[in-house]
Amino acid sequence: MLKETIKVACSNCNLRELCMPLGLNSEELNRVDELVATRRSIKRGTALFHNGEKFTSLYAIRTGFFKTSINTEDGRDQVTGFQMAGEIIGLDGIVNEQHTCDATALEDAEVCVIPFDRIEEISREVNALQHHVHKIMSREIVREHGVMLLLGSMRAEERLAAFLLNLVQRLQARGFSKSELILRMTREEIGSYLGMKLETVSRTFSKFVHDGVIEVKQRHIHIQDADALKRIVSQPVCH
Amino acid sequence: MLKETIKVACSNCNLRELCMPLGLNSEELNRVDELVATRRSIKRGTALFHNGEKFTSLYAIRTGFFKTSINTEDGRDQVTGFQMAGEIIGLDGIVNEQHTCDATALEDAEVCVIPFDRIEEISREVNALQHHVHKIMSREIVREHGVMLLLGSMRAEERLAAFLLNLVQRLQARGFSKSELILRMTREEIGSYLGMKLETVSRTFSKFVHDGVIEVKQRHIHIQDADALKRIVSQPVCH
DNA sequence: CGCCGCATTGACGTTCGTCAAGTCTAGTGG
DNA sequence: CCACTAGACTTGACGAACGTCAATGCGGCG
Repeated sequence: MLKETIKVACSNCNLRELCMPLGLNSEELNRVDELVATRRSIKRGTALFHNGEKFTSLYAIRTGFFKTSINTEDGRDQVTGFQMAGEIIGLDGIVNEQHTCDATALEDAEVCVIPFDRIEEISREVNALQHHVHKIMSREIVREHGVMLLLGSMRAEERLAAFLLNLVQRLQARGFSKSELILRMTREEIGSYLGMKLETVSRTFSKFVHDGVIEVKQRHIHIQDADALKRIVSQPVCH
Repeated sequence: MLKETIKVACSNCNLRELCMPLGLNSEELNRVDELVATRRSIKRGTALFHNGEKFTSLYAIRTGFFKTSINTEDGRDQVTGFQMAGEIIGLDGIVNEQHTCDATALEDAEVCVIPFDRIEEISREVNALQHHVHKIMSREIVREHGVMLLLGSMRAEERLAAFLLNLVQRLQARGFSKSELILRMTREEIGSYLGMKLETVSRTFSKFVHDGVIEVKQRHIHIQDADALKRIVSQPVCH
């Protein structure tokens, strides 16, 4: 009963425009408010879910920062993405009813737990929700195409520049500075995501600092010349 | 009128178990048969759709073989996947109502054109179809995670071995040999997909031949020792 | 204060890309 | 039927980019 004081409602959530479809009427809003079952707090360094766990729900990040990664039995480890407030994780679990990656909080976090069968039920009635779910999954597919481009055809500097620009652009969409950011992940995690070793990440940061493109103090990054970063990303391969 | 002689019906399509949900009753089957608007033939070397084109439909491959690729303005080119009979292409277009990659036939092909608004409409009524669509998109996300692992953490031999095993496994699911396959793509396209240059692809093939793992005659591949390929893929990184 | 994890930097080695030459095959046209 | 050509493929020599290994620095926390 008293638990209801932390009443969960998408309709008055300030992340609504990131998670939820726009243009719902009040009837639809009420239906959508039934989506979120509970909230869940995740301490920094702990997992929201693990590879192999049964899939039941998607998670909308309210606060905090996550990485998703796959670990193979032969000890390989690949970070497949970094997720921040307003983004949805768990889509990988739908196909086989179990998660195929780990989702780990890189800082204390809170997520909305959205049971997937409830999503399917309500999206049969609310067309905008149905389409929204499709768009979210499609967006993830497109994002991963971009990562494949990065991993398959870019050199170290290009990868790191693209990574920084992507992070800062997403942070800006959430009202943060477009020139200041704090990395929530280690050099090793960045390297895993970008397909390079932590030493190469560190060296590339140092080169950017030397070239006056960014300032680095630990995990605090100041982007001094965003245009230079953009030029680095789109450098035509010389030959 | 006469066009109707090539009546399109999923319910008696031999690829049904690949494209469509199982366990439908006859009423649902009838609904699902309304999904496919038309069929379309694509000549080898031509595109099913291009980056930037308006998205209206998904495509189920009936026969033939496709690649999807993204081309950036700075001349980069990344193959994001190879698709064969029974697989669905076009999912990338949902999010922004336009395609974000090119789909090119690598051999003469035929596809079922499935208007996406019809998918959304019918999947509101047929729960199994709704769930099936979600699974297809989730499967694509998981597949791409695998590609990220490959691109981010494997060496050339491991990549090519994983690629061959994946191809042959999918072909086997379609009733083809598990040791013989014909590559529909060039070395350059393989290289683009795997993040390596065509010369490296060629050299790696030659090494596999030298080691007695496969036989190569042009695009015809005979896998002599599938276990050796599996061992190559899962070689723990030595250090 | 000292430890520990993270980060930086240097020296060196390996892998793969680059460039170039040459081969093979399928398709074309005489 | 055969010569010719273009595109795909193979192979070698070389170099650049990045990984590996190791030493050291730095900041936070008990």
